[in-house]
Amino acid sequence: MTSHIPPFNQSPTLIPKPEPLSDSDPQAPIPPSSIFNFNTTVEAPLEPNLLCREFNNVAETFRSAFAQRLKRHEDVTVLDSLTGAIVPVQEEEEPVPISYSLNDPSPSLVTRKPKPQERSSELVRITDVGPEGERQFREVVRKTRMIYDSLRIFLILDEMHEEFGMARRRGRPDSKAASMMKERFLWLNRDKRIVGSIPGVQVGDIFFFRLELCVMGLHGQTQAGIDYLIGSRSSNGEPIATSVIVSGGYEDDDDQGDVIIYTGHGGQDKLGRQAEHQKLEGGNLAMERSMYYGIEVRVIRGFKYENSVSSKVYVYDGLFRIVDSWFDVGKSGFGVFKFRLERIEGQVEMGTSVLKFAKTLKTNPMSVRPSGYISFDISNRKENAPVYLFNDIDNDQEPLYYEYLANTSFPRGILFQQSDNASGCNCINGCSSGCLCEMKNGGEFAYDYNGNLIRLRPLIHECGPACKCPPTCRNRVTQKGLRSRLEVFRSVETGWGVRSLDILHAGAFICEYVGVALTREQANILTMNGDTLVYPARFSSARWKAWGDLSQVFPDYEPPSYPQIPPVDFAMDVSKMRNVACYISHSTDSNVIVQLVLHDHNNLMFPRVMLFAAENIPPMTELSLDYGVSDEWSPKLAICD
DNA sequence: GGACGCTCATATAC
DNA sequence: CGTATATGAGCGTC
Repeated sequence: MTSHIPPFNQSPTLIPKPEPLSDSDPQAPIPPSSIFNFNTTVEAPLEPNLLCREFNNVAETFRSAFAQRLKRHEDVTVLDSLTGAIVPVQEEEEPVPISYSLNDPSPSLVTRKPKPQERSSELVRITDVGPEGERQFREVVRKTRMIYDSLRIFLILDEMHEEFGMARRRGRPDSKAASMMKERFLWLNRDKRIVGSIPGVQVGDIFFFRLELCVMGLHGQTQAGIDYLIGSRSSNGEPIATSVIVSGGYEDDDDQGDVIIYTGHGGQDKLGRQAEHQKLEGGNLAMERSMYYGIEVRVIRGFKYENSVSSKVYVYDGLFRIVDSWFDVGKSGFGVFKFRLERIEGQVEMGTSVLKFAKTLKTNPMSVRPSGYISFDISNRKENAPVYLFNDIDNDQEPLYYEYLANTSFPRGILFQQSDNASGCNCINGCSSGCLCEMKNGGEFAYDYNGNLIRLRPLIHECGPACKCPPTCRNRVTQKGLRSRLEVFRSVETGWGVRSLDILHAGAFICEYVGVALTREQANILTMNGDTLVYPARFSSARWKAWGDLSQVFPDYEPPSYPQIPPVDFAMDVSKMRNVACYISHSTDSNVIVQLVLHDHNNLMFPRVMLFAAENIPPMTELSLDYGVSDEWSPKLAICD
């Protein structure tokens, strides 16, 4: 039993309907007259035609209304005579960010609390950023996510530290991190309301908290499912929806992937049960108006995922169009608004589809990929988790021909040269602040309580055989081996590659880079025979040096200083024995980083080479490592010169 | 501008 | 383990 939404209380003839958007090209070329040039925070040395951050207005409606705004306010003027671009004049006073101190992250001591940065009402669509622009926006997004996560983890550790003795309620580090960043003006896209995709955020990107979506500008509501620009601040007085979260909060939702029947909000009681009729107001009205104007919405899906960080992840699934809306009787018997969302074509596969696919691959791989498997575990049970070998493009089976080595083997005799095995901790209940092993790590453990790397450092000393702490000690991570399901696969672009079937949270341990370690002298001899050697010293993690740097949040932040270690001067022979890491592709834009770790011996000259996720990596995304070789030189291994 | 209410969060207790 | 409850942040509304 359905009935149509009553006509909107305004004459449609006064509202010019925008050109219908093409399905194949959701971001049609911008007419020059509609190019707006805004000041943004991104300093981008782009090519001239890409230089201006070009935002085109959403529709004819808003374009004309913008002119009215010009008259109403005097903070906008046409400045650029060449392009006719409209450039907003800077705010009269630059707001002063709140000051935090590392020792007291609470803002209570701050005398003057600046007013929070208001949400803009400027509705724009950002188009034609170009590959170089996209790369730079991506970098900004990546950096911001890094700060958010580092700050969140810092707050957790800080709280743990304080909690000794007193049973204080745990706060919400996810929300605390977000508000601190907001006060420091570190939220992205606050100076505009973006319709369509957010520059630097890609379909398939995974987030762990609702507030993280707020920080990115993907979705500004902390709980509400529909985000929209309110009518009173919109240029034509009508609300416009910009994004929705599909998270299973309404029983009348029907999520079929590319088509979603989305329920409007309202009418629920405190327990989330539908107890009243919904009304055509707020987000519901905005959805209806977005449908009328053909304006696309971003869709973010909540996805149940057993995870050490949270029990749920949020996946950006791309742009959808609202094609229908009606008033319906829900399962509860109360009236609800429903919106039919259809995914705009021409976008990459949805992140949630990939998540579901990867999940099936872990439990029932043949059901979704009946052919192509060469092995269901090339490690032959030497790893904790099976390592798949998959090739559906040619007959190459190369990885089968190497003996699988789960850990690097070091030359006999070198391991105990500096042996003073007495140096272990006595933490029978697991290491905690102030213990010997924390001291060995420069007074700060390298991992958080989920076993994620907090920041890069020259060397990590994990607890070892001489320590009395249990295997669950937070200072034992890489020694416990694989934590995620990996797959070696064949691709046209990169040859052999590696991907994970699990989500890899930034800082998650992936695997050791394994080979037969050789001293410099041994390596020199072998090289003459033309063997393939990997030099750990060449691996580059330069791009991730700033990881964990909170100086933008705490002005007095100083990166911790760690004792220097002698340069790594050994090679690894992977010509006969190797592990999964050997198949990771090279990229200067890598998503995997190298961290040296000691755990089973203490010879500083021969640390183990451990690989960690440098950022949140969705399942099925190819892993890459910067081998420190030039780009045109494509082979994966750094061969000795 | 400020108080209030609403919301497809989140953590914890039972 | 699901469910109930407590504590919320941000934003829209009035």
